[in-house]
Amino acid sequence: MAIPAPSSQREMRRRNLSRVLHAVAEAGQVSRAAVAARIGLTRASVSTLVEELLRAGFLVELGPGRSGGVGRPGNALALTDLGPCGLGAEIGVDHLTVCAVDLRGQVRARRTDEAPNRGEGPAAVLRRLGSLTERVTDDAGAAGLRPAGLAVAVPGLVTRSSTTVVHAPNLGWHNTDIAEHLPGPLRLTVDNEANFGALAELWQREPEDAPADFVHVSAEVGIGAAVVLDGQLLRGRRGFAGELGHVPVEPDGPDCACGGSGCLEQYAGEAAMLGAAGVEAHGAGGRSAALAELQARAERGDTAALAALRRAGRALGIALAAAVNLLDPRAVVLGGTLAGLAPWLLPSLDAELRRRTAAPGAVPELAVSAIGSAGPSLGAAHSVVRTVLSDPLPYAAAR
Amino acid sequence: MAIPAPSSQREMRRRNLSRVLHAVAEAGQVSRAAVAARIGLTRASVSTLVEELLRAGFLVELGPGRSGGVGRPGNALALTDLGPCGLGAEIGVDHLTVCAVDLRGQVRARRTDEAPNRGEGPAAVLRRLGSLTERVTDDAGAAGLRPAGLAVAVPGLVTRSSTTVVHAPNLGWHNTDIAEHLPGPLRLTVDNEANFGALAELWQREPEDAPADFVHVSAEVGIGAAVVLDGQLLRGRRGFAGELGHVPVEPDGPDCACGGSGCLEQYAGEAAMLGAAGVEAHGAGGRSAALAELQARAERGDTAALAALRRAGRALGIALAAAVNLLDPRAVVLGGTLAGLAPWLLPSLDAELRRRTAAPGAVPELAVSAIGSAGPSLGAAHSVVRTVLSDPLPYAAAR
DNA sequence: CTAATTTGTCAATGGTCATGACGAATAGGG
DNA sequence: CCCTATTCGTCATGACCATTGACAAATTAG
Repeated sequence: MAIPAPSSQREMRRRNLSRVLHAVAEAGQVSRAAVAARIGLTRASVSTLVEELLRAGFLVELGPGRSGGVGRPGNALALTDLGPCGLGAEIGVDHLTVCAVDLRGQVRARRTDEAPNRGEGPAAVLRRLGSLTERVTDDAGAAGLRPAGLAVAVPGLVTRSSTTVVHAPNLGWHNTDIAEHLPGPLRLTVDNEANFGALAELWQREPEDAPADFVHVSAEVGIGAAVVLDGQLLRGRRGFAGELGHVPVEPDGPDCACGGSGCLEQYAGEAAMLGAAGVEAHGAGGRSAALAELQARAERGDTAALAALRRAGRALGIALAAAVNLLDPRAVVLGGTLAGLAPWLLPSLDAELRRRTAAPGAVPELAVSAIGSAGPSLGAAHSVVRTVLSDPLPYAAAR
Repeated sequence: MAIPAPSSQREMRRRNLSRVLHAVAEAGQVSRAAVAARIGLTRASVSTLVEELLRAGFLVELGPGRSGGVGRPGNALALTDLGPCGLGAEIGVDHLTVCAVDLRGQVRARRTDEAPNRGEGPAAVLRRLGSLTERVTDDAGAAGLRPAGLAVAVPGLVTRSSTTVVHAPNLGWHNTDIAEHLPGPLRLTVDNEANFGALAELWQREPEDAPADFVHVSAEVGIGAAVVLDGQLLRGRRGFAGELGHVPVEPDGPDCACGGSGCLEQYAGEAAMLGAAGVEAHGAGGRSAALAELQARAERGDTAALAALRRAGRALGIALAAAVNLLDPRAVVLGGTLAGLAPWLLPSLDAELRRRTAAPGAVPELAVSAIGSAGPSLGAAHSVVRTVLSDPLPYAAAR
């Protein structure tokens, strides 16, 4: 039986502070009275909560604001654009990215380091990541921001609530503890890039309406997915949830490195698509050049490319049908490199998914991510912001 | 951004009352001091909470109890076995069951009505269910119990948080609102039988350790599944999650009524298994007789039966591999009619699932449910008990 | 029998939100 | 221009609830 969260007086206060912050974050600018109506406390209570948050430097007062209707206009509150910020990093196969996002969700600093990380070994890569992080910290500092934590997105499996990368085949890392190689005072979080990418998507979609739930497919070298249900990321027992790439598509299909056969990656993985289309995978420019070439050929109407993409779309549709039947999400979002190929993938994907969805009317909306390649690092940085908003006091400026 | 639950003082009190009840429910018998240690409040606070729960008739004092160590022995508390109880009903294809479960989780009354419900129409079936419910209510009343609500398990899709059955092919019901045909003062809940069956499983497993997460496969006429993650039932956007029966197993396999092809039900569904084994499905005795015959033949070593079960197990392994790769559950539990057939299903199921699980070390434990056919009604009744324990005051005896 | 330990309760305390009233700031109408 | 209605923010007051610290009761160990 699920035991409700601890409920002392201090807890109540903490939660209410957090609720005020979240309400302001969602609305952008709101008066105290509007916050009170939003979260169900009285104006008086909200006043004292806001005062504490102003003093601690999380909120700023923008002065008497909009004069929408009759009555005294409210004093608009907003999250500060100074003070705490979240740092998000992405370790890609051929790049490092670090960005800083303020409490308002704005990207305030960002640096990238293009270099092959494959097989470089964790120590060297993380040393470079460390210095990149320092530079971004300096940039953020110049803008008046102070990092509250660092979240790192990794293309591999990460044990739930730890900083250890269990298995990252595309980097050649195994059981690597990031914290060990990345010293510093920052609170460190590590998770799969697909998970952080989905969080970025969630963060973009959310203002609209109810808690989002969707399956976010984020293909890079492998095919990952992240499942968001009721606004919560589904992690699984060990943190290994979302391995869409190894959902069986044709049980007797080609063997896969995972030990299975006919996994989705054998049809819609980068290597599989390039191979079926006849694009040289290891030409000049590496992965991104090969993918660009595939896209170009599809645009030209190249038969082999179109067939390869149709086949990949069909496989994606079958694997996603499994996910949709199991999870009943509201939407399926294509991200990562699949976003650019979506025009050619979608027809067969959609047809296959539609006819295999069992429950009547449960066919999810099919969407293509607009975030682009920055998703994981943005989502990572935002996840830090989120933890600050969920329990602000420990991050108050030292005074 | 997920907004934390409301947090007024009344809410805090409600949550703490609930936390005390849950602590007592888990421990069976505990002293106030042990409860305080368990839930992190002071002994004094727990004392006043317990006093309120005693007065409201949810707890009873058993008198000075165990003398384990030095010090004054605690005064043991336990949930009452009088007062509120939960009613759980199951509408099966060929039976109706209603049971009453007290706060301690004991089944205190139970009645079954064997009769074909297929195609009978909701009005007639629910009239019989109503009178069965009344008889069980009387039984419970004779034992000093007072129903706090009724939960109904249905073999079909139920819209999330409503009482409407969208689609129950095996009953022939479509868009049927149970509340309309089942009048009465009882608080009514309706959900899929697979979901309630999984809750029964959860309830049995839970005392042991951390919040369970598992996939519970519960085959009756169709193959349903329920996913429990972190002790929470996963319902999906519309409440249609868990349609394991229509996960694609062989994309080019036989057509399925759902519109897809090669769905799991075409291999491991009741009709498919009986057909492949050459058992006459519509002989005397109906479904259960046919299944018993299949099991008997398997026990005798009948080649066709063994092959059919091996094939079904392989298909289950493939479909469950999809679920496991997506969800990373701790365990997979076979329930419903599959439990009896498990000895012959498991070898191929296990092999297939094991080799197709991508994440290293993420192969879930494979278990067979021991609850038997009463699962859904038990889970339903328990779900009512759970809501009482989660917010007891509205269910206090009128005084 | 005494000391140590644990339990349950009591009275006092402090923190937190709710209530109701009031001044401040605005729009609309005479 | 003034008056009223309306809304906002704050203040004093009150109610509620967990916490604190102390103490009596009940048991074991010595």
